[in-house]
Amino acid sequence: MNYDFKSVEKKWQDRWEKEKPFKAVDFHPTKPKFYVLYEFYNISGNLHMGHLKGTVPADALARYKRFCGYNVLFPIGGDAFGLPAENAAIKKGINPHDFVRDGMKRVLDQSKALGLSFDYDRTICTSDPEYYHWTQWIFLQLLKNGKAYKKRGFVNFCPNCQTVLSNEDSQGGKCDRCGGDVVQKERSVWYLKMKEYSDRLLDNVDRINMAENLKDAQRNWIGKSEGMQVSFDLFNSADKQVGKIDIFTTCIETIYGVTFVALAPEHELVEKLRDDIKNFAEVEKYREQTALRSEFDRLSDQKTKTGVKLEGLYIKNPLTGDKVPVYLADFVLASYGTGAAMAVPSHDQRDFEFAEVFGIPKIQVIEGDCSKCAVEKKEYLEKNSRMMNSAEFSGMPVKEAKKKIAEKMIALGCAQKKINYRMADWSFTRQRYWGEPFPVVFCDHCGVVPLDEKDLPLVLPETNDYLPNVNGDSPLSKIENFVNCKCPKCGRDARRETDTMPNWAGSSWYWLRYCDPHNPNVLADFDKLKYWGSVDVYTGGTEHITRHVLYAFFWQNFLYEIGAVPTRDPFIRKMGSGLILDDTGKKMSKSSANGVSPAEVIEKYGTDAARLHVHFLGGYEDNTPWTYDGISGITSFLDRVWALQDMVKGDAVSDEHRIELNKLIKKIGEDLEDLKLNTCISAMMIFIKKIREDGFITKSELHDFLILLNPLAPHITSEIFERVFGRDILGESWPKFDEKFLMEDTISIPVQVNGKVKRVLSVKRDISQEELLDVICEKHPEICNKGDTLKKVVFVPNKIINIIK
RNA sequence: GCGAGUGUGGCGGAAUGGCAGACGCACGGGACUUAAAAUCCCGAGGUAGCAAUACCGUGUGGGUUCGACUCCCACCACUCGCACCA
Repeated sequence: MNYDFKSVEKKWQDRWEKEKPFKAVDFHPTKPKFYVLYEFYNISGNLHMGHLKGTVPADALARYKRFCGYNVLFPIGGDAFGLPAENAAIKKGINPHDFVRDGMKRVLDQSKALGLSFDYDRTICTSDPEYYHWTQWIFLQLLKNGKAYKKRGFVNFCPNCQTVLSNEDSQGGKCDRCGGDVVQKERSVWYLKMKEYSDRLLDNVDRINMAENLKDAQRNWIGKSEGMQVSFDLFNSADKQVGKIDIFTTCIETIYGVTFVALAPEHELVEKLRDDIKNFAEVEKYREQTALRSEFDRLSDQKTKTGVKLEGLYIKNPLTGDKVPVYLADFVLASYGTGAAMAVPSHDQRDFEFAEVFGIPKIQVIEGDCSKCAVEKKEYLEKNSRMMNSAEFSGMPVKEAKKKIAEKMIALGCAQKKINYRMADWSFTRQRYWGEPFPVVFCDHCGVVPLDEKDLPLVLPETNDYLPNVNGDSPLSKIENFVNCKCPKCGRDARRETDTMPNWAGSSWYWLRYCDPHNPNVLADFDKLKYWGSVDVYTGGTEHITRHVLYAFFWQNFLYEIGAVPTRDPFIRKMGSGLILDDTGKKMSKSSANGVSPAEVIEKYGTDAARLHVHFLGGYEDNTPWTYDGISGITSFLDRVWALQDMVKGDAVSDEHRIELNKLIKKIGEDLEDLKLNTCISAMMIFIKKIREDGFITKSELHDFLILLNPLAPHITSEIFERVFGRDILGESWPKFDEKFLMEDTISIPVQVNGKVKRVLSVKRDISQEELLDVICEKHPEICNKGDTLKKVVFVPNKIINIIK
């Protein structure tokens, strides 16, 4: 009887839909909880085979843990607000509301067709008012606790998407969403004080169980750097002190070599001191030019440094008293440190290049050859070179001088120890329609006024005029009955904030909502949050993992500190899955139109085959090229599994299979914990091969085998189980293995001579070295004979023997 | 430039100090069939040999070890992340 996957898979999917056996139970009286999370679906397209890389292992783990007696929470939802969905909707000419509603239904149907055992009753969607009610609530708490602020300044702006972007969204000077060049624009935008959380985020990174390379990427992103903050007195041409310039440096040892100070073009002092800057017109022109240049341009011609001298201003080196000129230079970033840097051309390559262009003198203060390029800190610290031209520090090894100079400057009161972070505050504003409205109004009398919590959610008004605005304001600014409102505090006329939140907002707390997804009164019931606790295993792609996980840490830390949630850590273990690549080696994705649809594979080969095939292609973390090649190996494996029904003989576990079965139970359990599905499948194929050689399987063996395979191939195993045992496999428990049946009585042991394998002997387990040598002498005199003098014998019991002659 | 990772048959990949190439695909041979498909069985890293077997073999070169795909050092290639971060 052939296996008809179509009718079998449909039957079980219908039953699961109707009977909901995968519902997670709040406060289960006996079972311990286990929380498996797969990342949000991005509602901008269909699922493709790449999605199976993350969903199927998570599903297998959830099913496995249920058999092990856990009360498993395995939910799903959609990330629907934000640029990806909005741009996709615009491209198709569909209103985002309709686009997202249809998209959500589509991915859920596709999930069910993949046999994914989500608790669909807990499904959430970030653009539903009942969900973003609580995104807005969290923003209000951030605002009330001083963690959100609005500030005017130069920000990343994408002219193509007509919106402000965060640093994270504009890496390398390119817009993360459209790939276009990002420019600097002056705007008033919302920021979240993420920088303040840097050290807490580093602690989170240390605690989470995650691949080291991903952790490194996060530490790198936070970019903790220890150094000194130095205050330089600033003078005008009349030698009158007009202010101070604070700079951050990690190389205080080069202070005697400072020949200029460089400010970021956006530095606030320029505006403040316009009367003292003699070439202000020229300076102003430079600032305009740099703002218009995209960041990509600025990065691409790193070789030719640009800048402008601030004529009429100078600073004094606090140790030497030397007058030092001040420049604006766009290699100095406004967002890092103080937006100003002391420049030492002899010992910093960027300063060197800038000095070459502007004819600025160089003072060498550490030994080495600085004639062609700078001798930088990596080199001089490694060699611990000696100081020069540095007053009393000359001749001192640089490491010692670094300490001594710091002490002296601290004593003089012109410097202090300082820790800096690369990570900036999170720019939390987009000028687009499709996002969470800010629950905030601007009142001429009261200033920024948060909405009352009882007035949440502030619903995003429906409109057909949702395209990005050419003037860079949000489309919401055109909806008058939304913009105009009364101040909640004084009742006078006020205006609403018309920017919306970035798409990262909704995904920065969603795992919490799954614990209590429909609660209208709080973001989630505290006791339920306590019950489900941290996510035990979180799967998904690695594409935006650095940012997403840091945002998640940030929000959960904040919520924990205000007492809204009971745990500081959102996730215990995060496992990043690899990609499925197309035949040109590119990532399979919804945007590049190279996605192979799961429906196509399911139609031809069935869901179970699709699930197995994707994971037989390669390991969980590996990028694997998509191919149909080899899928016949999977389908014939499933056919052989189906055929087991006709091979049942006897009840108890047979002596022939006892060891294989015990080994298999151990192997599958261990591999599932680590999501190593490829080796699971291979082990099961080997087991089936053994069964077929012997020509029978007992009822008890079939029982256990079907449970082992069920997490990966849930449909076929459910069907066979029901046919043979007359009940639902979901009620069974994970089989146990017995340590004493893991080893055969007879083992094969390689015999090496001088480290090379010469023979493989079949001997009884736990054989001693002497006994084994006797066997070798008797059976293989060409290897050694009794009485031979052997230089050395290395014997590892039950593993190997190596005879050194 | 900085950081991390990867490199194994014709292909996807196993093995993390102890028989390299498990498992699967493709390939070759055979059985069944009028025939084909499907199914089943057998073979297979390379070189030499009828064979037993020998030698070579996990990017390259060195090292540690009785023993190295595995650990260490250097180099090459590719991939990813960050990138004027003071």
